[in-house]
Amino acid sequence: MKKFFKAVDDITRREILEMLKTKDMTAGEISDAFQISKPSISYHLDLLKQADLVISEKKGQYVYYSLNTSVLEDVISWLVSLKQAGGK
Amino acid sequence: MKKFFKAVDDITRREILEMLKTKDMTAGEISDAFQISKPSISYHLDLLKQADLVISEKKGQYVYYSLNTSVLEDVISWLVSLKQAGGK
DNA sequence: TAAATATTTAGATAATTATCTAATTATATA
DNA sequence: TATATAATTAGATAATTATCTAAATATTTA
Repeated sequence: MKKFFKAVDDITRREILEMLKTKDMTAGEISDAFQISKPSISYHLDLLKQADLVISEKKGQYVYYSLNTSVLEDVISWLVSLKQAGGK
Repeated sequence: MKKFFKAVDDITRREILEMLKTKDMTAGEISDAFQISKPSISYHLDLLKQADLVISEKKGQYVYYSLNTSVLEDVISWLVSLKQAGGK
């Protein structure tokens, strides 16, 4: 979960996740939504990938990014367990 | 949620939260569980407090820290909404 | 095949963060 | 009241991070 927490501790990366909620997008489309440079977005996408929060698939010259939600189970469980501890 | 994500993006702070799951503890007791200095723990406790994840209460010369789980609602909701988007 | 487009990699840098020691503040006790 | 204990604040520093520009790689198209 280490990498998950790092990945979501950044507003740009959280916004990328939000965008991917609606549809899969190419690196370029994602980049267009931000003011920061393409290499910076590439860097953010890499961190999201390392955290298994996104999957990338190359189609021709484009790279499509999509949400991977399987990691969320563990994190949600951890948070719920914290919450329940509070209500003891 | 900004401060929440920052707060939990650190192993020491996540461990502090884990410890507080079982019982309320003084700053000193928390500090004793780690190898790092008391001022560093104080710094981590402050970040947890800023994120509203802990509450502190002074009793005599001791400061007791306890878990505050109310913030978790929003975070869990956000994660669940991400998860559901994935299943579309 | 040459040029254009999409993306990532490399290398540099400013800002942020986690840590330390020393000093300070607040409380309790001899 | 002086000393000990608990905790935080101040100031410094090394490590990490997010960003940039320039260059490289891969693919498509003229």
